[in-house]
Amino acid sequence: METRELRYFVAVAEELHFGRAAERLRIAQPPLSRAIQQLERRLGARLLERDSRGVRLTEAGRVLLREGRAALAGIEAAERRTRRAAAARPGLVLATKAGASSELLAKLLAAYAAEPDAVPVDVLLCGPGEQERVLRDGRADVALLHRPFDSTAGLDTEVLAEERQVVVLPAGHPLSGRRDVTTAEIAALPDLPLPRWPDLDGGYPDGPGPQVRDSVQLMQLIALGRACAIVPESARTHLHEQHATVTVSDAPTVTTVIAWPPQSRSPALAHLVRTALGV
Amino acid sequence: METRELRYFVAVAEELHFGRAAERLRIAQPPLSRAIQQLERRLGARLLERDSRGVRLTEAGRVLLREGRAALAGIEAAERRTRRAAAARPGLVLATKAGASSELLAKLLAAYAAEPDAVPVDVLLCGPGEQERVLRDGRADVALLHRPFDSTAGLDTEVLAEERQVVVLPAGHPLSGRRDVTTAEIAALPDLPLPRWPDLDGGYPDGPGPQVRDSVQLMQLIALGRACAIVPESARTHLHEQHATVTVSDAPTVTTVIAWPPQSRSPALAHLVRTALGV
DNA sequence: GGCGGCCATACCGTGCGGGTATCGACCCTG
DNA sequence: CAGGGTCGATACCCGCACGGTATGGCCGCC
Repeated sequence: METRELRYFVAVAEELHFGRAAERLRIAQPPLSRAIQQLERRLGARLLERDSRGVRLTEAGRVLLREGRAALAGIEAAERRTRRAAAARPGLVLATKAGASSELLAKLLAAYAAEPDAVPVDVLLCGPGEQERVLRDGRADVALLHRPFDSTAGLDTEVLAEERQVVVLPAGHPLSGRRDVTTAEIAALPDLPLPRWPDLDGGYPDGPGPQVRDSVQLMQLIALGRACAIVPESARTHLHEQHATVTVSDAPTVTTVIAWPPQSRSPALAHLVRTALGV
Repeated sequence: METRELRYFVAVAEELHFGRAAERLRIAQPPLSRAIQQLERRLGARLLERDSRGVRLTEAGRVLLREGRAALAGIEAAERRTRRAAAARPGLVLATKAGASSELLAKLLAAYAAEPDAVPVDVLLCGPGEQERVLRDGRADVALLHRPFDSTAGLDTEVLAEERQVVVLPAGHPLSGRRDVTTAEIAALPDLPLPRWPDLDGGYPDGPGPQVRDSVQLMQLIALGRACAIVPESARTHLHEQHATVTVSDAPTVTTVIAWPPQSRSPALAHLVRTALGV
């Protein structure tokens, strides 16, 4: 199977429309139809059900869409990593969620930079859930992830830190004097709803709570008494005097891990991971 | 990057010889030279150092060899899984090491087969270290692995069982009456050396100890008083009265896990894993 | 110095990927 | 029910890129 065929199939499977897929691929529709037919013939499997009502995926098509996307990401990763290995300054790219674990990250970067024969490390700031993708497609070599929020499926990891979560409240809120609170108590504050974050596609889920796009917005809303938020306790460094924090007793602990794609253990990467474990 | 180019590069990188690689690919040598040059141009990276002394990999070439192999395996996996999903009887393929965890496996298969809407499960017996590969390239959907012997890097896993290891001795051996022994004591038995297993490429490592190819051979050698072996305690079911076993106190415990490629969680696979956790 | 091994270059044919035009099936809609 | 619109498939043509053969250039070796 050639990557061209796979790209074509993925485009059609995503659009469920030959014309639009062809446009996206910048080719005409007939060659696309032929390519898909040829792919189906070669695989000996029907991938798409076409009739007058449109195009639908068969079971085999769903499998190929899932597996094919992963395979294409693997190809792109190979390409990008090769380019980077050949670059004049072949450093490491570390992906991290914007704003999270900033203290740990700073310590890690400082410790690693102080090591003998450390390579330059670029930091790539990602939106939520984006890290796994940039790691898989070769834009990054290593990432800081936060379980249980980020999935570490298919990655090699080492645990760097564990921490409790705290609720961020407006300063002076009645609960702010407490030693700890429960998620049920937080949910029972109708005037301080938890915010809604955008999906991967940019839309917002339904429900109450203000829509926020970044943590600056969120912190402002909290200071204004319009929302509250549950965050790892290390995020306290971003707060100021208009905020109060209280430990949430029954929220899951957050584990910060350093993660990298399996079997891509270059010497520099191994060195960085070793340093991270010593911090 | 097209898979054709990648296959060509991997062939040259493995052979380190354009002529032999071309032969392996069943094309003439000049088109192969051209294809590699074109790939290097497109990547903007020198992959191979050619001079009169032969062909060597550059750093970028090493990266592309490693990543490219994985990417090609991903493509093949997508292809195989699609074919299987389209097959008349789309079942699951479970890979396991020949002879290991047979009891657990039997229970798992029975329990799953008894479930409502279970799909057929084929068992694929693998040599040591082979399971990870068949899982990656799509010949199997799920595998039973044994840590710390098998690597689970880049796979999703759930733990099914943990067990101690025992040493298998000829019946009547002086140590056979003991409650437990240490690895040091076993190593100090010069007339009962540990056997040598073949590498992935079929050769044997140097050293003392008889060469064995399967566990039947090994068990016979032990019964004859020519070897001993350290195995998980569940392997006791394969033994007969000519063998004795003693717990090895300082051998690592063996963890049997069920493993599958990440993000390939079909409903049937999820069902099988759920069943396995209940056994 | 001639020879052989090995990769690169030159040059040629052809098959395949892509383009345009058109068909055929189906669904609206007036 | 006729006519137009939508969408995928088919027919046909063209150009190029891939693969083949022949040969060159470089180097090491006998």
